[in-house]
Amino acid sequence: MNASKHRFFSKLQRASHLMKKAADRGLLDVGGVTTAQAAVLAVVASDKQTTQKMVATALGLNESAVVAMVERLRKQGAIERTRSAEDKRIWVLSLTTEGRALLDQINGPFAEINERTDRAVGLSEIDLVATALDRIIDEFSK
Amino acid sequence: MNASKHRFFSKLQRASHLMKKAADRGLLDVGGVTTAQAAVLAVVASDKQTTQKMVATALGLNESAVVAMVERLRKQGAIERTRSAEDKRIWVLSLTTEGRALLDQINGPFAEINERTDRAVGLSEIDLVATALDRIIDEFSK
DNA sequence: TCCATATACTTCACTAATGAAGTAGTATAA
DNA sequence: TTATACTACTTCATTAGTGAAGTATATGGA
Repeated sequence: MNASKHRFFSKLQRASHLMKKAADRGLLDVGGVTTAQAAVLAVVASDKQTTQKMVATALGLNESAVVAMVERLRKQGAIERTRSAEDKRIWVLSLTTEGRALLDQINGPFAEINERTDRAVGLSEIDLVATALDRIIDEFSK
Repeated sequence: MNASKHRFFSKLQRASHLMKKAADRGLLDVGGVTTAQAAVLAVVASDKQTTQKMVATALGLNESAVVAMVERLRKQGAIERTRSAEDKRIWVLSLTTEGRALLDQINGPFAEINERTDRAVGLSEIDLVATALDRIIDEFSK
């Protein structure tokens, strides 16, 4: 039977999709930013000299996806970009004041998502699952 | 710190995204069908009288997403739809011969994905993770 | 120096999903 | 039996991703 063969894959897709849906609804109510945008903001916040390539690598995305993402965030006034002086191909990304404010606002909704996850999985097992996810990320990153 | 707060969520998104990417590449080489399309085909195959609503519920999707999905699969000649005699609002979906053939062809690529997953996570822990995912699906389905 | 190659970003056509608003058919209850 | 509510599907604008092909800018030999 087909269904059982792809069981694990399907479950992972479904769980990830449902969680994203819930998180997006929570974030929309509060800050008007999506989970995908929040992920980009977090990467830009974590480093001094973030490039689009770095965002792509950090999130496992295509570089063309990052172009679109950066454009949307720029329109919202959350990030800025300036050409690197050393290498004129590179855009250096940075958070604006509004971008930093947005990043702060997402904590509430994410706390709720975490709470629901803890309730569902159990605190004792969540680290185990996280480790398994790390191994999957490792395996499928090549 | 933000990054650590959303750790589990981010890992789940990343793992799911990378696996989908790998599976899509595998399927494309073989059958020219995507994982999303394969999921719809599997639902249609599993029941005698599948409706679009049933597909949406089974996969946790919007009904409007299913409309587009069905349209693409119809164009490819993988499924057909006929109006229900009892309820004229309803489309009854069914696999064509080509649809059934496509569904058969996906087994190879998925076997490879499963193998890589088993190698990464380990057979002993995979059931545990699957159970955790089930609980997450349960929690976030409401 | 100059040429080939690599790298960073861009554009394009396409798949896939969301949510809101709308159409049409069915069921219910006064 | 007729207004009302519910249900199944549709349409639309938007976000988010893919991969292929293209443009500049670096960079490392011959």
